Amino acid sequence: MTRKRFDDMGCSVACALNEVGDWWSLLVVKQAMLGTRRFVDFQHSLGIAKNILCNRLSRLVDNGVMVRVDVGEHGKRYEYRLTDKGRDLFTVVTALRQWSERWNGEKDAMQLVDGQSGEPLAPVVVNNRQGKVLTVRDVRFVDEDGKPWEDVG
Amino acid sequence: MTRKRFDDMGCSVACALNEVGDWWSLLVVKQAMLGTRRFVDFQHSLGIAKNILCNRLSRLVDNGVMVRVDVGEHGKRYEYRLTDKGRDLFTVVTALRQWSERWNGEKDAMQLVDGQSGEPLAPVVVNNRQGKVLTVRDVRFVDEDGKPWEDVG
DNA sequence: CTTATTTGGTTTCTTAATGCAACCATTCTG
DNA sequence: CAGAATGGTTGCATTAAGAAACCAAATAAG
Repeated sequence: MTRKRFDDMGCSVACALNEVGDWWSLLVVKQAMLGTRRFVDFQHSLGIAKNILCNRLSRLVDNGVMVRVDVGEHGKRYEYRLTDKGRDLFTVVTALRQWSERWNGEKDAMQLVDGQSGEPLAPVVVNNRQGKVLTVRDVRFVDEDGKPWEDVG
Repeated sequence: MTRKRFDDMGCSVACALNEVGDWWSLLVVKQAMLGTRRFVDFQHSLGIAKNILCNRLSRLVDNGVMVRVDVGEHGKRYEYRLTDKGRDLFTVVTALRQWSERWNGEKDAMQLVDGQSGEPLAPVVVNNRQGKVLTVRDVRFVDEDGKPWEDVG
């Protein structure tokens, strides 16, 4: 009676959620994007229980989202850093942040700005190859052969 | 000893995850984007337990992501449809889908294409206002006054 | 050298979430 | 009327989450 697995549903979204779909994982990744690297810093900034943080970090490392680096200098010091795969979640985290700000109001004291200009970022959007913005109504879901996707109900 | 709440952490990402951050919610939203509207269709296509689906749909409705519509014709028939807020998650879901395909391989029989041209979509990216693509290394986190964000550890 | 203290955990216990199956009321279908 | 479909609810077993205590290694303080 274990938790449902999402990595064998033949859906890439489900597969992604299998790795970062729990309550904490994306927050750990977001915090890492803010520069946090040490166990205790994650713990304090997120207010997460130590055993849960331990479990989440292990899973993120197992899934290649983060790496555990022994910063050997004086013994038992580790850093948890994002991998390329982890940094690539920047789009997801930013889209989520913007969605929340758009619909739940500006509840975040922190702003995300362009490092060069200091200006706010552009909204994250879905584009076609010509750069036209697409909504969910402008796309089709097709199978390998290009046939319309059947909702198997 | 209730579950940690994420909506009072002063973080918009946390706030978003409070609404759609569990294992199932985003999958329900994704399925709705595929056109699924009926309770049983969600149940069968996702393989989710009925009580969990019931709970997730209620929560999505409570949070304004979906609406429950009584399609009155013949009695007890409802449809669950995305609201504008729900449809706006398209960016998040698409970014997540692309991330998974990029790093976990093409495990999805379903393709997402431009409805007009039938071509694959462009990768979802974060842009600054001039349209330049930004990575997490190209942005700064600042407070309301524009001062660098202090990681409060 | 001895005694904290920091770091990064593990263990234990309680509560919450998840999954499965059974049940139920209403409404169509035969 | 009998049976099936829809949209649930309830009960029970298992797993995950949260709080706090404990722990080992190394470092810093005195």
